[in-house]
Amino acid sequence: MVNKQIRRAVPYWTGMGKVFGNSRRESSDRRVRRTRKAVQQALVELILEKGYEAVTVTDLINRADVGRSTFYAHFTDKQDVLFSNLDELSGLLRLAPASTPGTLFAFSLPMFEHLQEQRRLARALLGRRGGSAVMARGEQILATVVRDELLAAFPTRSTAPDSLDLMVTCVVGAFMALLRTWVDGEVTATPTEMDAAFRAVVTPGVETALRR
Amino acid sequence: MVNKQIRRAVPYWTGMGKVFGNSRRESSDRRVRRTRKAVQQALVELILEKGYEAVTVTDLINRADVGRSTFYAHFTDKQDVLFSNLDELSGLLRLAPASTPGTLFAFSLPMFEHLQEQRRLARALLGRRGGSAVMARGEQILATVVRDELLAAFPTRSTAPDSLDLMVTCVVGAFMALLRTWVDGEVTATPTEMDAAFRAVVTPGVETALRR
DNA sequence: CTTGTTTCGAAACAATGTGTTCGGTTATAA
DNA sequence: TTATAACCGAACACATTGTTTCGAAACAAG
Repeated sequence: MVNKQIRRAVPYWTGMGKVFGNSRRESSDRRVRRTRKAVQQALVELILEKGYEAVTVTDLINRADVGRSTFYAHFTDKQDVLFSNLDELSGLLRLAPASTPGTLFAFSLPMFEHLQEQRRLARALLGRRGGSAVMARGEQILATVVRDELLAAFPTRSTAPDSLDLMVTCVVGAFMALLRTWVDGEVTATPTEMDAAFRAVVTPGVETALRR
Repeated sequence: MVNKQIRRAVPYWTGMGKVFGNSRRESSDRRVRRTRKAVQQALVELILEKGYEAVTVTDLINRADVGRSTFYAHFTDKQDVLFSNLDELSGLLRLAPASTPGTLFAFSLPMFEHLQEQRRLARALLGRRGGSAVMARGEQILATVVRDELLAAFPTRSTAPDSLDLMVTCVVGAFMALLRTWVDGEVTATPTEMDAAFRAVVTPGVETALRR
């Protein structure tokens, strides 16, 4: 626990980025692939059972049936495993950038739809039992998407840039709140209804505000 | 760590509720008051320095200069201390219930205003470094407030009750997001500006939706 | 099939944190 | 003043983390 940043657990492990969305290229070695996949899957299972916070590294290596040193040869953290599981979802937020130029917030419906299919995983990673790291990262990505979308839809009509950021914060906050309660199963609604609710609350205000 | 729920650390400690908002009646013994206050204040300081998650019980008792057994005589947890610090803020959300019946979301401005005065504490408890427990509880309280307000403003015009809950979620999500980024110091704006931004985004949508 | 390399596993470790217990001390209220 | 409730501090059992070591096994290349 002394030199977490400087020293590697296993020196022979060739460098791999630790940034968030870095889709690690798959190793050519089958053993490596097996080990990594086992740990990742174990994390999902355990999150579903106990929630992210309650999962320990010891749990992981027991469930994945992997040696302790082996674990630290591949991952630095519990969180590292979590993030490695995140690439699939991060792609979702980037799709539907400006598909239908007339409509604002086009990401909303496809997002809800896809999350319904992947409900198990989504709940494990985004729900109340999923730790806040994923949600936080999701907010960041979504914020840039919304910001770009607003700037594109209302070109040089920019009010104070500060005021636009506040608007973005509002929109993202509303969407993520909807998404969270939905994924937690507190609401039984179709993706279409969720999308409608989101857009109903948010769109009028944004449009009148930006149209000045 | 074995029987956290069942056994008390110190048996002679007469029962005190552990529910969230229970404003513990002040003890008549000065030593108790001193100890409790010291620990609570230590938590705030440490949260400001390291963030809630990073604060350990050992940190707390060192900073508060309190014996380990003494700590566990008064609190069960780190979280227990956190919640005991929360009573002051919980009152805020309940004020301004329907002061000006014409305006929606009257809680907004006074909330931002008061949080500006108590900036230190607010930041410690509500910011990104404050742990999610406080925010979660705040959302709950705020949700009931908003819900009541909407029902009062648009009496029997209720759409599907489910759809109203979604709307409440949106509104609360937007407000809390604004509040969070503001308290984290990422935005330098006056309470009035914050209130305006919130209401600008949210009010039109809510009004048109409820007016059918 | 052999050989050199890479990964794996098991066990032990130091470090740190948690929650509990206990015997003795001190402050407090009555 | 005095009985007692609150305190201290040390030690405790236990859990978790991250690191190290070494021998065994899997692997790829020839």
